[in-house]
Amino acid sequence: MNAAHKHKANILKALGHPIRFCIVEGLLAGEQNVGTMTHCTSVPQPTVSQHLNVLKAAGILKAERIGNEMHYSVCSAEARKIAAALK
Amino acid sequence: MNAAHKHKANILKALGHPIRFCIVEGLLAGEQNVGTMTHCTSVPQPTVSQHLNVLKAAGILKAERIGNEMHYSVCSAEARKIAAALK
DNA sequence: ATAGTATATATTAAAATATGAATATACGGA
DNA sequence: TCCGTATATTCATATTTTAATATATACTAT
Repeated sequence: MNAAHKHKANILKALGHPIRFCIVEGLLAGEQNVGTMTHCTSVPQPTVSQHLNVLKAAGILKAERIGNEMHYSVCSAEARKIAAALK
Repeated sequence: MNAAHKHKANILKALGHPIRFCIVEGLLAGEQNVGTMTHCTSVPQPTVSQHLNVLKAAGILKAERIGNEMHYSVCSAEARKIAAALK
């Protein structure tokens, strides 16, 4: 059980929550702002924000502010591969 | 966020722990008995057993007793794909 | 029957995570 | 500057996970 294991497990753990996995799939399909995710996941906006933070902390997402909105995107190749593997 | 999401998230969650991920990688590489896993992960045997239970409950492993030993193997195609994606 | 090896279960304490409500901040436009 | 919209943060609490220890079970060989 080395550092590589821990890194991979961290990514899996971050993705291992229904709301977060849903968010990532949505982002890979093109959605980008928090309002849309809130609808799509049907949880309150603050909850979405918290899960976005978890994903960001795990290095899976990056955020960019564009005017009033935040645009999130998946920046982890590993996360992309995992999502693809589960298609 | 539908049932499919929840199912996939469950598998990811089960794999999202360093010890469990290590166990699954080891099994995919050929190891099969608990003693070996205990060495490889360097945690006490009861801890390994508990993690094996989590993986079994998630439908990732199946167990078969052969004489004195238990032989575990990965029975989830999804888990195999995820591990392959992280190679 | 007994001893030894392999694995599982139970219990519990500590740590991590999730949930929900309330509030705060950032930005664009009137 | 003030308002409305979009998003983030804070905080308290509930729940879940994790790890450790001790103990129990299953099987083999003697």
